Amino acid sequence: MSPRTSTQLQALREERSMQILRAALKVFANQGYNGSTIEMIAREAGVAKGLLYSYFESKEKLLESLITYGLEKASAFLTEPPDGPQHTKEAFAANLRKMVQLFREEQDFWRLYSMLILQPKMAEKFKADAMSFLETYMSVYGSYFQQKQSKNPMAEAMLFGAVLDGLMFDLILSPDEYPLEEVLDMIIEKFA
Amino acid sequence: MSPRTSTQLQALREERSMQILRAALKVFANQGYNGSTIEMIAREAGVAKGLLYSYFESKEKLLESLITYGLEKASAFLTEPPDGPQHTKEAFAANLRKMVQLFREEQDFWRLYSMLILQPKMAEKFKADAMSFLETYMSVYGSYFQQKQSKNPMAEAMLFGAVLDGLMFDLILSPDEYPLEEVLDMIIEKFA
Amino acid sequence: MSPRTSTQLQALREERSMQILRAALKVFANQGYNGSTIEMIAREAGVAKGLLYSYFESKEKLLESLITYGLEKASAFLTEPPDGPQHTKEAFAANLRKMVQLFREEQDFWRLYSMLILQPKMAEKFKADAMSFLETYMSVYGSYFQQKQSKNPMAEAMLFGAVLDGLMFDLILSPDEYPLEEVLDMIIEKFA
Amino acid sequence: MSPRTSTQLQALREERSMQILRAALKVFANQGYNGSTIEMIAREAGVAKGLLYSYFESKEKLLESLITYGLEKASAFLTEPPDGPQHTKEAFAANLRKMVQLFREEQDFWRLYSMLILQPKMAEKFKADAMSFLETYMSVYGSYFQQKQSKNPMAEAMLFGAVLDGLMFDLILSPDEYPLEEVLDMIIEKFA
DNA sequence: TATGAATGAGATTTCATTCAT
DNA sequence: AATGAATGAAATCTCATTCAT
Repeated sequence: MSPRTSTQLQALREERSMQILRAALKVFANQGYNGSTIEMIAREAGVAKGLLYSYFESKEKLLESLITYGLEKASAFLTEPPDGPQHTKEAFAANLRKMVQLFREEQDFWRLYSMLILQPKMAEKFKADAMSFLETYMSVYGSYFQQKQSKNPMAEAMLFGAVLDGLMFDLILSPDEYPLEEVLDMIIEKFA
Repeated sequence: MSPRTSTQLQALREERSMQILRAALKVFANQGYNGSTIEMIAREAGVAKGLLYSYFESKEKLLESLITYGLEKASAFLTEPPDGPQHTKEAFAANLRKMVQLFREEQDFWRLYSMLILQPKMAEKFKADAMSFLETYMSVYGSYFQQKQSKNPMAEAMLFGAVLDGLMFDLILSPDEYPLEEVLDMIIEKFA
Repeated sequence: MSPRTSTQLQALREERSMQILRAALKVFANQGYNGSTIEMIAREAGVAKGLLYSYFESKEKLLESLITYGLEKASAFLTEPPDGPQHTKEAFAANLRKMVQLFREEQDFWRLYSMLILQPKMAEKFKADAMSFLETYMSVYGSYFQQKQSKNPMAEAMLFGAVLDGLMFDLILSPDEYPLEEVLDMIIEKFA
Repeated sequence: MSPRTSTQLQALREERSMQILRAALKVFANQGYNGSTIEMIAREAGVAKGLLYSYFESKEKLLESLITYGLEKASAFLTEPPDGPQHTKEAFAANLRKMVQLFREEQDFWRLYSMLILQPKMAEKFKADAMSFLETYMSVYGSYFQQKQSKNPMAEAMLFGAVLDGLMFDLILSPDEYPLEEVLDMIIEKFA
């Protein structure tokens, strides 16, 4: 057999790396960072313990990569240019559903992320990434409430943020029974 | 000297027990359950490691006691009979502020509780207590939305729940800068 | 009330001391020395942990007292002057039964003693006491086999010692079902 | 370099496992189960503490493995088919010497085993293994005494068992000075 | 690159002993 | 004398990380 080209090797590394990240996300989200062991992650990824260390320096760095990667992906998702006119009720509704979809596709990530930022010690590590994501989020959503004749656009924007966070939280706790559609309609009715 | 009476002893144990629970709450809330050590808790409580085991069977049981105690306290708080007429805008506002006060007084507890229920493995342990608290919460808030001429009382109640959860979440993340009063007014405007 | 006389106090101490020794024997015999805790012994004796230390310097000293006391009692039992003529078959049988009775009355003690001398580290502690007891035992039994026309009195004495030890061992293991009488008859038939 | 093959791995684990069992036997036999520490065993085996837990779940399970393994080995030894005719005086003598050899080769094991079955709590754990060994032992020795014109074959068998147990006990206590040959001759004279 | 045995620091837990009451 | 809360050294056990193969 001919030796693999460096491009093939690169692709292989990339794939293995993702495999490990996926496994780590699943395990961290279910057991918490400190409750997870390298052993669990390796088993979930279907590789040997030692191999993790050829892809990630340490358990801590693995977590950091995971969060950075997840937030970047989410930012990219958020900043995909929307099609059609903005600032209409329809655009608001479409954006809202997009947010929910973003969350549903990456539930484990958001669960893990929520757990982490609730711990001051952990939160610190991700302050930079979190701030950067928050800015994206704000630039996407902030302007909307400035267009409406709200008595207090700033407060309404904060409240809407709380609605999204609370919705996410409640969806994590009961993903199956939650009456999502009806609640979304109610949000649109109250905020759009 | 003569030994302490059993009354003295009981009071001593009660006091120590609370002292340890307070310390554990602080440490668990800041480091997470798995990131906390018995050593940290003992140091925070100002007692020797070994003493914790004379009051609580294990680290795990200590956590369980903490959560059970906290939820019971919160339930008691919620069910204190309100004064004045109910189902008015004013009563709604008063209740809302009471909820926020409850949360602010026990921020560490709610932070810890939130972290825990995000982890399936942990959540299971507290299912019974959590359900019992949820029922109290629902019986207090559920009826309100049945009185209003809401198109969908059920969805509105769920949404209001998400608002409370999201507000709590955001208050944990930035307790000092949060424009709480303005957001509360906005909530009252939209939901009362 | 008049203060207790020093004689009364003395008697009280004596009684308490015995109470603790009895408890310690029971616990040590059932859990082994290292598997027993001061707490267990105190509970069994019906007194507080701290009190043990006003009667015995340490757990180790308590064990030593126990063994010394037990061996002394056994020596005293052995050297009680037998009534009637010695060196007859009947005397042999009587002595044998007396040995068995001695053992049965203090089963826990012999169980503990056996456990201890099987461990070199423990055995050392009791070497002096054990030797002293062995001498008593030998002086009582040694002469018997010198009277009989045994090919090898010394070996027969050793073998008889093994019989007694093995009998004790087997009686510990199945105290209820053991066909003691039949085995004793067999011993008498073979050795008397 | 390439990783070890699973055959190599298995051999390695087998070897290490035996190494740890040997070390554990030595330490347990000398200090007693509760008087032994994992540290002592690891040091004796020449490996790190943590490694023991990769081979045995817990200290307790290590003990259980040790006993099970030892009794199985002894059973195998006992049931090796004897050569030559049975039920003769010579066969009896040969068997007796075989028993003694079995014991001498595994003195530490029998010392440990004796210590353990004297403690009810420990004995329970090994009841199954102990019974199974006892049956083997009985099937090997039981038949002998049914052949002889003994007044009471059952009692004689029990007594012979006690002789073996007592001999073992006494050999543990003074392995070097014991006049084994003379005592064995005496046993053969009395029982064969 | 890939494996999993091996390490040892550090976590949880136990318990003999002390001591204030 | 008697109590049992409190201590802390030492035990058991865990797990991130290293390393020989």
